[in-house]
Amino acid sequence: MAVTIYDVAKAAGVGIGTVSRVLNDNANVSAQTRRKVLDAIEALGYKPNFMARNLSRAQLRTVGVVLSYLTNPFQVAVLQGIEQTLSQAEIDLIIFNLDSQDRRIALLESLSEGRRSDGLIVISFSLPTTFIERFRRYNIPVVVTDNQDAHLPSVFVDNIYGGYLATSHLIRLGHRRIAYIQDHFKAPNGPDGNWPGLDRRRGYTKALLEAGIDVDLSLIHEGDGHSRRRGWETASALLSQPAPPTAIFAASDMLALGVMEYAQSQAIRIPQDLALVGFDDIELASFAGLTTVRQPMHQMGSEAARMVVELMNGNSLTEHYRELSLELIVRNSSGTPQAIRS
Amino acid sequence: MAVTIYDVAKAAGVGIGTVSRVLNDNANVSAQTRRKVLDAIEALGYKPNFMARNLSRAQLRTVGVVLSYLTNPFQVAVLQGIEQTLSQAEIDLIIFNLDSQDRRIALLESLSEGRRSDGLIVISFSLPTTFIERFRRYNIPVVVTDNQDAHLPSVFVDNIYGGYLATSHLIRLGHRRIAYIQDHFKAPNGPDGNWPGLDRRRGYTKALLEAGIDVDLSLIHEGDGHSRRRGWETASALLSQPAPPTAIFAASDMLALGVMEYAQSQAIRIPQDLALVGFDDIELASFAGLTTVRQPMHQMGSEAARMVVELMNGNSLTEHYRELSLELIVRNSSGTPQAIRS
DNA sequence: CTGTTAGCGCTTTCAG
DNA sequence: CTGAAAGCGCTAACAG
Repeated sequence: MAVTIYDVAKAAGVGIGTVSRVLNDNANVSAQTRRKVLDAIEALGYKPNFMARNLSRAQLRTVGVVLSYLTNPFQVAVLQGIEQTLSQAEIDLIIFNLDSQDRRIALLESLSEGRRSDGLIVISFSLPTTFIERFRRYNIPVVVTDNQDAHLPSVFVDNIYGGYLATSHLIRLGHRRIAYIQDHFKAPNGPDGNWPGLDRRRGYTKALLEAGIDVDLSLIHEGDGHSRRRGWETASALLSQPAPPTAIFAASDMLALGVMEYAQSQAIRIPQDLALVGFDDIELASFAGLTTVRQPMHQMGSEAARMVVELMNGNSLTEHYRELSLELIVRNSSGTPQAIRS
Repeated sequence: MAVTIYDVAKAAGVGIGTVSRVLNDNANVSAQTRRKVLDAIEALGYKPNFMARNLSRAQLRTVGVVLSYLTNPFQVAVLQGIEQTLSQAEIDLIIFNLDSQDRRIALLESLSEGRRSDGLIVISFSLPTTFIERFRRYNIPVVVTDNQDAHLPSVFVDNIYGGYLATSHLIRLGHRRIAYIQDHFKAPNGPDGNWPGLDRRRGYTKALLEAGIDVDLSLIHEGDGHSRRRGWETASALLSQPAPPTAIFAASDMLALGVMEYAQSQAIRIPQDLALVGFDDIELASFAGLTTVRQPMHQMGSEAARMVVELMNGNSLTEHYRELSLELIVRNSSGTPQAIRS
């Protein structure tokens, strides 16, 4: 068996309480005793046992990240931000992937029971109220990103403004027939669908109306499926309509990339024949020379992480909601190398 | 306080041992008793406590994934594969990111102590022998992916063959001045550099020699840095040489994408003016219409996961090394929509 | 300042 | 088949 705190205590000629104290930098230990203990630890090669420590402390120093698609660049970027600030705080990150719809409830179920992590960060997802309640009861903090939840601390952007930004850019360019396309419409963002997407659409509508352009429902496509493929399909449908759009605002870069592929396959030039604006600014947007609305994905993650950590430490939040800002990135379709971010 | 096994035992009128047995599907419980216990559990809303269970069992049902870049699509793809098979086995996945070189040792240090996970999967990385030794002593299995380690179970591909595949494709196309470029040369793949990269270069050399083409060292560029940017820079350097290559084999798709960007900025057409082959087949390769050598990234992850789980269960491996196969994917530079994988 | 004593909640012998 | 009891290794009062 491994060496335990008892072995150390015996070797150092002290009680286990004292050993525990030096382990946890408790002030009340004389320098001399501390030395002895430290020496014994060193000599025996003692390593504290995480599990025993966890049980005693009733916490794990672990936060779970619940995400719906590990394949989604946006979510991975947010994850990066989370990882970074969590590792600084010496907190472990455990991933809960919700790929299949049916596993969702089961996972949430098992997360709310048994305390598998001390805190939770949910990406692009909206928690059923029963679970919010349950997490609260078990006293495990949850913060939401990419979605402003009425009951949970959230980190988000102003998606209405984002949609407005993208659309008015297109309008400024002279377009009047502008399509709006969106994916992941119903799933996995909870029963009410993709809220950020709905907001982007609101911003889109707002921009159109302000410019005196009527909203043409035949130019709005919302549906589910693999983003890139959907982008391709939607572009195909849209552009073979009797009155096709001259510009498309895609609610995600992946969707926009799919549109670009379709355009390319049809020798439709972007932006000459078809203007296009995406959303997110994933790394490949700059490769593709895609004009897009940049979300501070990394920052969304780190802010969320900061918030759960605060909450886990028993502190209350200075701000329940954290809104981050959006930025329109205009590119010409030949991605300039200067656009590469390191 | 939360409801414990004692409460259940009392409510069901049995001993805690019996409750534990039904919790763990131990056979030796009468159907009747089981029912009573189950009912009590239901009635009280009892949820077993993970930490206590862990302490008793002396294991966490958790595997850690050590990776060097959460920003690297290849590594994320492997991670997806891992996540998938792990979640099927109901094992939690915790991420250890090694972004900064200096944190590497510290992390390994803390991983080998204290048992923060029951098993480890290392992606694109080679463990210092001292740590291999340590993990062995603590009896925590480690499996390596994207690298064949002399001392650890590994999942990998034949990178020499991969390099050969890519290069001979280019030769078949009539090219004789073929460059080889590679990134992440020294870091983070251990003190000996990027082994997969070295092997790809060997395959490259082999193909050239077989075709009777001399190896021109001025056409081989290896270095470190952000892949896309490096691809751009290297292409720039290579193509402004007195005797530029007519084809480039890039050891990763990201690098190749950087090359494409440079080419585009200079109005160099691919493949007409410059042939290009990448490596990995990340999702965006099909978008870019990039010919590449496909690695079964997802499978690499799932195989590795399967292996650690085996090991964690105390079983020995039927095969210490698992070699997966490579495939050349030829594309024309206008990525056809059919190439989109779902 | 420091040793001792209770647990943390569960699994696992060990007797019946 | 089942109850009782003994820890798992550590933290956290509690007396000195």
